[in-house]
Amino acid sequence: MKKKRPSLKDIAEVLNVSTTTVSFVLNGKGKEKKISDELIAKVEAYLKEINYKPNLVARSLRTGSTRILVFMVEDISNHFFSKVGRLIEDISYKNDYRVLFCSTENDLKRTQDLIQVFHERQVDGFIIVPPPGIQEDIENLIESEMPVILFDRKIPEIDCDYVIINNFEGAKNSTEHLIDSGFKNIAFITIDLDQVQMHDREAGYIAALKEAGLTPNILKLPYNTSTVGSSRETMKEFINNSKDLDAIFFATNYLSQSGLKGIHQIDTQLIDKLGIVSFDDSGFFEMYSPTISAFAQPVEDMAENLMRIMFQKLKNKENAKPEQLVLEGTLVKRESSKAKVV
Amino acid sequence: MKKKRPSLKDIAEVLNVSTTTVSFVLNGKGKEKKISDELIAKVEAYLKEINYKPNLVARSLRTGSTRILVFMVEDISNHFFSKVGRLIEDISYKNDYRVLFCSTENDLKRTQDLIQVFHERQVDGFIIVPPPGIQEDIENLIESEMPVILFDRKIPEIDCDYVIINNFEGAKNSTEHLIDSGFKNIAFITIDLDQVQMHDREAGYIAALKEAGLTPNILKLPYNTSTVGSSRETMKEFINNSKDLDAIFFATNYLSQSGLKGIHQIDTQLIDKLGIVSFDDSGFFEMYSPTISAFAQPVEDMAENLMRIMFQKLKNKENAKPEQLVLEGTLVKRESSKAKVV
DNA sequence: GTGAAAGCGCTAACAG
DNA sequence: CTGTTAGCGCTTTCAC
Repeated sequence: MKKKRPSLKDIAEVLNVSTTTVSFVLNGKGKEKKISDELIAKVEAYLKEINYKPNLVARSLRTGSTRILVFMVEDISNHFFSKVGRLIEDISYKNDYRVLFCSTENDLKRTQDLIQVFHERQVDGFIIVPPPGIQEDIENLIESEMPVILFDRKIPEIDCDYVIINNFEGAKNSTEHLIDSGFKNIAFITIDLDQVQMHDREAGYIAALKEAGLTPNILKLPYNTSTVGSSRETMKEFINNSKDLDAIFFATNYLSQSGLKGIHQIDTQLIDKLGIVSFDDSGFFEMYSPTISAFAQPVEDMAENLMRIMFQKLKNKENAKPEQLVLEGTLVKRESSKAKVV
Repeated sequence: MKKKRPSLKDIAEVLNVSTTTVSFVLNGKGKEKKISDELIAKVEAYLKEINYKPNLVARSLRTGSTRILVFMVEDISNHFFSKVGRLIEDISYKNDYRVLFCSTENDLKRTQDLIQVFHERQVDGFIIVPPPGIQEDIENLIESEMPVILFDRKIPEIDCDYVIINNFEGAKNSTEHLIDSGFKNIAFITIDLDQVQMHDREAGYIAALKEAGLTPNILKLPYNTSTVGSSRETMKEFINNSKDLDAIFFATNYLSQSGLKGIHQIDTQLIDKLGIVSFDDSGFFEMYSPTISAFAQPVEDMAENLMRIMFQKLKNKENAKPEQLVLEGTLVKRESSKAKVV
């Protein structure tokens, strides 16, 4: 970056041709622009020889496109998001786009900062898991004709593209599965966040219990990364105080993970007496003992649709009617939700 | 990005001043350049009014600096790497740098591609966990005066900055801890990769056993992400065939995770009979039942040193003598390595 | 105190 | 078929 890298102009001088010619060859437009085969060969040979790397910053300034997409999720180390992220990255690669990942931590300020930074850097599109309060920034982004797709959750007030799953159905199915396994006192542990997907999961849980004539038992934990420890304490208290509790349905995979740790701390044997299902799968669940049942989101499906919509928006900048996809997930039944032999 | 965002020039026109003036105000150089207070105020007011966002691509082209750093690790979803990544990101933020994360998957081709992409995009520096075979590309990078720091492992042939830990000592301590807990038949499960840090861990394990008069029992798994399942089968076979085996020391946290799953599949009770220590900590280990002991790398220490060296290199582009840091880790003793009551 | 203008490296319309 | 040239939006030197 210091030892001045050769520029197109330098190359043109050395080869005694114009920068145009070099540029065309570089971009594979030689044939199209009817540059003679030998000239093409000569230029290509030289480019290879000096291992020329075009300055993409300059190119971007000129073309207005960076071929960079941003995938902005709550926490990229979460199994669900990182899985979708990897799939998206692969599809993008094949289409010559790069993907930048980042974690919002569901924090408004941080997300606004990230959006601004990437917007200023002229990225070509955003896939965002929106934190609460981000509505206006998203609207501004769309306003400025930036391709934006919401993911995992929508913002009801904005009429834009999104890909989410049917949270209500998923939660209902999961709860019904526990009921079918014979559990009677099924608790729901969730996060106290005013977000649609959380409300839907709760509603699904309640609906299933109602239909079966059972009573809901809900614990809402405050959302705050800094108090993971204290929310585990709350969970432990809750579990201890819920007499006759025989099963728990966790609203997210990180709650399950924290909850499992709490359960283990209460009593090493407790886990074998409880029915467990988690919303969202996790690599961890397959490894745990017992293996943990989970309602898995259709990650491939989501990634494919996300990218299909994105490429479409990238092509037709004109705002087509927003695509709003609600996909279905799958309940992965593992050991933790099997009927207990009494 | 389409509805042409206002440029410096547009603003200058509207305000009837020159672009220079606007630029100076924008960059806080108003005072320094002796622009009148009222003009500064006027420009600032307008900038705020239209919520002006400078085009950073253009700025980068001009300044040659993007204020972007790249953190390139084997797998960003690995607890160790993501933890260091987060710390680095925080430090960078405070110094007005952004960090891009990416996973090499230890794949040479992929890493070369990533290095090229980011180099072309004029990032300001690299922190890299080098995959095998990348030596030449790293040399080229350094050659072109790009700040580069190796992390987690070094490349013996290159005399450059790096921050690693004492793998030999860590492995030796971990093994000794198992010996102290009374285990006699301690196996070492590792990856068959020709990398210094793996050799060192193996050597540490062997040294500890030798000193205690015990016999090494080593399983080397092929490195290949696509065969996670089959390597677990290999582990299971190995565990079944190692008669009298009473403890396992895993060379990395992902091996431990896969191994734990295998152990659980062999026999639900087996885990309680085995002593386990893992090299590298993982969030998972605290949650597992039993909790898993691990040799934890000093993540804060690493992040701080990494960034200290990076900022130093960013300032003095002239190649100072490379800093080569070997830090010490800590053994976190949990349930899995406690002496078994017989 | 402020402005004009050069130029970062690249692309692409337009000439020839 | 190939070259000339005008910017993309910004920073910064130099002049007024």
